[in-house]
Amino acid sequence: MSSATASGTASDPTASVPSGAAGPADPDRTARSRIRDAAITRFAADGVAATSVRAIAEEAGVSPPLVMHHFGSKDRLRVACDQHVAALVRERKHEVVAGSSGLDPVAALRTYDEGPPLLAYLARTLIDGSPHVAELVDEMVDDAVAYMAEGEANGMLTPTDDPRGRATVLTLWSLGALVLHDHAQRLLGVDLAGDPARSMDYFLPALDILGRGVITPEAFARIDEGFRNSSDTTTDDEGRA
Amino acid sequence: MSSATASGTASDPTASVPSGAAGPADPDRTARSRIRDAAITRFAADGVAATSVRAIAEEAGVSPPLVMHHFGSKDRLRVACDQHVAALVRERKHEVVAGSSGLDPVAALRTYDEGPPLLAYLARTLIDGSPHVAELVDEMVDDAVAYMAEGEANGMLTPTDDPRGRATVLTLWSLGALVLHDHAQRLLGVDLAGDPARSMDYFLPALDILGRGVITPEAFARIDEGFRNSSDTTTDDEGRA
DNA sequence: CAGACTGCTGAACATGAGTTCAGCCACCGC
DNA sequence: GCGGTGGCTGAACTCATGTTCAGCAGTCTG
Repeated sequence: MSSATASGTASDPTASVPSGAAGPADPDRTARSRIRDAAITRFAADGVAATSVRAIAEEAGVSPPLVMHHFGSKDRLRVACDQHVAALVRERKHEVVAGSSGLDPVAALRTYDEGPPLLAYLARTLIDGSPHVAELVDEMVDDAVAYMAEGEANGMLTPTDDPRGRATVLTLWSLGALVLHDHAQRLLGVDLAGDPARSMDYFLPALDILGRGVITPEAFARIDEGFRNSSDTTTDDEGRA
Repeated sequence: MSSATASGTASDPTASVPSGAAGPADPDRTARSRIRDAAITRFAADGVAATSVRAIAEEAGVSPPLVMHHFGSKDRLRVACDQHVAALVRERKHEVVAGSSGLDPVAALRTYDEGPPLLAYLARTLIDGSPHVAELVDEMVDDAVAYMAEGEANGMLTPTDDPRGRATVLTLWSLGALVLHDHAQRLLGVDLAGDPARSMDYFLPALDILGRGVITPEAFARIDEGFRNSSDTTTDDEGRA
């Protein structure tokens, strides 16, 4: 148990067996991995608090006590899910390296089709404070900073006074849209946690915003000046983006 | 009970009594409103599923059965909270009219200091699918479309092919950042669900992105062309923002 | 074949959940 | 004073949850 802390691929033989497109109840996979993936699926769909151990056991096709046998408690199972998802995300990240641009920190994960719903799990657990997921977000910001610095050097991205601030806000926006994928589905008909090919109605406006800007240069200069002035005093009624 | 269905301001005398900065346990307010505000506070802090009726009753300084007496069930209490928050949000929205720009659909709510934590409640319930909150999001998008059309006419905002798409994505980003306010706190030290004056490290990069753009015109033209070509075929490896 | 060990289960336990019920208490019209 | 009424509570009920325990089938070791 303590040997599969970070990777989940090399040391733990039950971790990520890519045996084709194996469903959660595939009897060929070990019960432990089926339970873990079932938990990820249910946590992603209903949230951690609203998911019972019995529901996870049923989804995995095992008995509830087996869940305890393998993971000790629901809370430790949740930690195992966090760690497994974090490991898979890092794995994906390293595979894609820096193929596409770094403006969408979730891009690398969208290529993940088989296996547990990574993006939906992230979207859920981003908001009920797991330290492992928070760590993952920090890494995504770091990656975005690095990618964008590269893009800036390549002349693809505009320079900025505050590269880390810009990368952080863009990461928050991208993850935030992912978290709100239900609303994105309703409003735009896209599936941000699923097939990226069916998310063009999100990506095209996003590209438009990031590429052509939203505020005209004249208005921006005016607002920016007001902002910087109000940030010196204690006035807070001035400019608000 | 049936008289306070939608508004909570005009018909229900216990709804929004602005009696100074009244805490949740202020004995001067009616038990019903104290219970409702206590529920909003606890739902905002811990989520709906993880909050017990007993915890709400304790926060409101009443007994658990009184919660049932006034609201019938936990689920109906949650609906009442949704409706009350939606009513307060609409109230705030109409007060501020269109004073500041429409780029931040949450701006009008940030001025709300006293009373239950509206923004934190929204941040929580945005992700566990309440129809009332979804309706509210739809209205925010509509408002953003209207505000931005006005800004476009005034020459403050750049024109775009897809005004609704742009407004929708910006709304999703703004709300998404709000939902991730814990991460924004950790990464930027800002409090997006609280005092806007202490959120400059978020607003300034956001303004920079929206004002000056992120992608250089040349790179944007290249990516945009690749995007539009790939949207015709079934290729999905081409462009990804 | 005996024994032990692993993977796993059915039944049960304890706790906390949402909810119900009978009844208290202050107030109000008569 | 007095019956009634509405706001409110203590205690209890029912149910689902996380968890435990004794024991099953199969397999490996000797």
